[in-house]
Amino acid sequence: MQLQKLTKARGNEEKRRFDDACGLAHAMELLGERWAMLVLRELAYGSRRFSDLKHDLQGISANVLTQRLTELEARGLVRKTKLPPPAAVQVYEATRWGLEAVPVIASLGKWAARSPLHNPELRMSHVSVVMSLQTLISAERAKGFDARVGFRFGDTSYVTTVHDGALDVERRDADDCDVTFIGSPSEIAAVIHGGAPIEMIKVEGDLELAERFRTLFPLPEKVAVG
Amino acid sequence: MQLQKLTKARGNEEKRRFDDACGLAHAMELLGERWAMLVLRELAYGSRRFSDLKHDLQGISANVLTQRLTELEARGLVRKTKLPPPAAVQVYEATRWGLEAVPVIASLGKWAARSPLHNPELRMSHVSVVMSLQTLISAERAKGFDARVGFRFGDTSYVTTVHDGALDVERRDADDCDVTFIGSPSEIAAVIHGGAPIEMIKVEGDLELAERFRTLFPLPEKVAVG
DNA sequence: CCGTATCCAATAAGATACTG
DNA sequence: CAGTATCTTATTGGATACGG
Repeated sequence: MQLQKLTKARGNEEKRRFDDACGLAHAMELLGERWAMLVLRELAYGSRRFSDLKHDLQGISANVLTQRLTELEARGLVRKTKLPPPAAVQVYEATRWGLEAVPVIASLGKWAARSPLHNPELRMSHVSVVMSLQTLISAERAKGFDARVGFRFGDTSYVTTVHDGALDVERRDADDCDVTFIGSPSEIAAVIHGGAPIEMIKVEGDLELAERFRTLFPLPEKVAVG
Repeated sequence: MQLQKLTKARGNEEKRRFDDACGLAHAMELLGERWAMLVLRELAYGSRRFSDLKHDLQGISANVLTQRLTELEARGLVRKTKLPPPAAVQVYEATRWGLEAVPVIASLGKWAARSPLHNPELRMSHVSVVMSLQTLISAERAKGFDARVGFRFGDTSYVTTVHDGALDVERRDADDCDVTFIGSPSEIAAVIHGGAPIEMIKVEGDLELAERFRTLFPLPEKVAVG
């Protein structure tokens, strides 16, 4: 009771804390605000500029994005840097430690995708599509599969490398791939995860490889209602 | 623009969605509200009643707890049940699927504990102490260690079993243990994680075993500022 | 174009008192 | 004990205007 008074007296400096030494409570102080984990997700494969983030996190407003980035920076998860000239634009990137949270939040996503309430029809950012591949790849099915698979989403491309049952991701031009998927994130997700006909998207390169590639990502089973 | 209007028109039925097919976004819809993950954490080792939760989640208000439990129930993570007679009290328990999120949020806690901003001096619930042991145990250090270690926090006890480098937890009377730690959650955490003198707490049983036990849980390294 | 700052309305959270 | 009801405060999101 006195504590609450104190907190209030301190103004909005140390406002809403959990006052709990549990790591999870601290995680919520670091990443618990609305949008925070999604911002971090967007930085998983390299730095991005403000307008990219604003565009890909459809629905976030500029002021909220500014606030999340500022907080994440103050907490050591994100760094604000300038790209080297001649670009010299300002970008945000995840710190090494911030990046270490990415596999954990990806697992959270994998867990949540099993919810009966989950609607995979909604739009996705390209980062989430690529991350879903990295998260859902079946080591068993991908055993012996060795290939470089590219993705072109408008003007952003990714190169993924399947090797040793895992999938590695880089954001860069996909011009040296065995096969490249071209389409919107939702279309590509529908083809790979939803079993939609592959003709829905454009595929450049080894079409047979593309067909095999898209069997490597079994969707986790939905949970029963009870 | 039309979407926002629509959402508003629908009233408070489908208010603040991320409208993102990404699993992580859905995870935030399931567990993203303040306190939600901590409520789930409290249910990790078995059912609890409203007042237990309210007591252990120090700082939560009754109406917020009610709301979180109602939401978690509607989303399939939590179930409201009645204990069999003669107790016949109402309790909340995590569903099987809800429990599957626990290791993930525990990893999130492990990650967050490395933050320079983390303050381990604050109070902890008994669940968080026991969960920290389960999360931080070093398989390497615990190799060959086989013991049943009890914890008594006031009137709540846990029995942990170290076997094959892992730690199993049950919430029940700790009367059949090789050694039992007795104290407050913070004191026990200080002794096991903080290297505080073991005399700070009470230990019943094999004291030498207790000394070895507390070396099994190396704290993850703090991150550097940059 | 890349943000930041400010203002406003709608929600969510918190404190407290109260009921079955 | 297990919540509701009510009131106050804090946070959110959207719009818009502003600075580099």
